[in-house]
Amino acid sequence: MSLRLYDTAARELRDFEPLHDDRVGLYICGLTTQGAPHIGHIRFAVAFDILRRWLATGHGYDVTLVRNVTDIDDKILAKSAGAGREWWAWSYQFERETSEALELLGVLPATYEPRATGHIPEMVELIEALIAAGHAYVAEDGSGDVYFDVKSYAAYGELTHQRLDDMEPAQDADPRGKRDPRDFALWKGHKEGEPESASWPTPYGRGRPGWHLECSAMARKYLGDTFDIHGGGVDLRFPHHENEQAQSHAAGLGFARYWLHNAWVTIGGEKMSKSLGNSLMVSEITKTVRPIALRYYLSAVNYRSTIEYHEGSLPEAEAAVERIEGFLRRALDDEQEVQATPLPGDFAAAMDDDLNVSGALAVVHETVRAGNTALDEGDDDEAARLAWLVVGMTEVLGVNPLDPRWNGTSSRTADDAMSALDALVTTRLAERESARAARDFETADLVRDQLTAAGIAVEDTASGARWSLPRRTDA
RNA sequence: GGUGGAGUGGCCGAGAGGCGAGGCAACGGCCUGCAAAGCCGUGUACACGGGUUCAAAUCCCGUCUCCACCUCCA
Repeated sequence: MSLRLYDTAARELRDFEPLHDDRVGLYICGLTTQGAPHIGHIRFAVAFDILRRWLATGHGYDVTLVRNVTDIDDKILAKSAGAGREWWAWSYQFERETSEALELLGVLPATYEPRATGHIPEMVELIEALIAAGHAYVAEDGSGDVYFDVKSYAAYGELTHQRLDDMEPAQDADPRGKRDPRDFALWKGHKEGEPESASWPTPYGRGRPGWHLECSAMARKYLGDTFDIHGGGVDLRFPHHENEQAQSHAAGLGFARYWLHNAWVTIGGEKMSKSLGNSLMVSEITKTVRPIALRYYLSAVNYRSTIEYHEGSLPEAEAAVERIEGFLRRALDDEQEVQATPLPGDFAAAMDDDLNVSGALAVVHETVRAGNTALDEGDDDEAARLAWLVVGMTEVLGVNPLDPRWNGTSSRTADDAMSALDALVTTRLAERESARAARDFETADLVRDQLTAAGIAVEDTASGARWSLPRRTDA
């Protein structure tokens, strides 16, 4: 069965056929490093991380994932100036915070993360080609700006299926030296008052990149003139991706063969914005919600569907994760060797259907239920077999509870503390067990109550009592 | 004005002509000394109005509502 993906350009599901048999080039528009990431910002990374894992695990492709960092733009300059900081320090701070957030959520590292500011020569090369081809011009007002000439390129608008005549001219655009208000900047001449460090020498004078050019230049450098998949958030379709495609095609490059766009996380029906305050910042949420649960929450819906955030969403995700986790802990011994098993056909079919994660998770939960039933019936071999299926499936989705990455701070101190705690709790549980054997349930319950009060959950199983540190509910 | 997307049970969400995906919550049962966890059961859902059909949440026509993008937003 082949993978089908919804291609925004074609407006339909298309069978995915890579340019090369065994490898896939994937370019994802990352974040502009203007501020700290909230959960809406990181959805794209989780969504495309699942695509990347499925391409690799489900289809055996060697995936090259390039995720750009646009580390210079108007807002970075404005915000850093407002804060009295250097623009590059500002940008780098949020680049680091974003990387930390992605790592926390188990997003696999990109093959490479090129920064816009490191690719000025590649951009100039592209500008030269566009000017030579008659698709770009240096502004006649002496500003040093270079614009893409939308009227010179008949296919302009093809990605988002818009006709130039139907487009509203930008109301806030600064016409300056544009021939047409809809022309967009490839290069911006250095302006009075902007830091000298935010400009680079070019044949047109000192200046800095326009917004879209970096992606065309960097995708080409690392993935080639034509590559497989370009992804990003829906809002980037226009103008960002339309302009990327226009300038790359106009320069004679094949560019992306498939366009994928992820939908928003909304709150109260509205797009989550940067002005929401801190409550939905990744760094805040993960203080009370485990990263695996946050990832599950962001993964559980097809990437093209809007996720409406509401209070209770995250605890719900946590409960679902615990159900999976509880089964795996019961069915598998800690010491067991990892067993690779083929993934269930229903799971693969769902994933191949434009990454239908909801459908794939249904298979996961059905497998968990079957596994729990096997445990109830004492069929440990069957339970273990099903558990390995669950491990394999959740690994593809990046929500495998047994993945060591979720252990968080696996520092030596923390390990030692857990081991010490285990010794103490085990002693108390032995006490409780003797009391129970003597049918002294008052003492037995007292021990359990004390442990519960200390935040330790006790469960009796056929093979004796077990303890765990459940999620915090005081959030 | 142009271009896309969406309306499914208490909630979140798949599906796409005929058997009620799955999760969360609730209720009942089993198990348990009691719990917890788990398992079993309980729902008469598809925005509205027409139509096609033996059969429509699914197809057709019309209507309503919501969201996004239209030049520096994931």
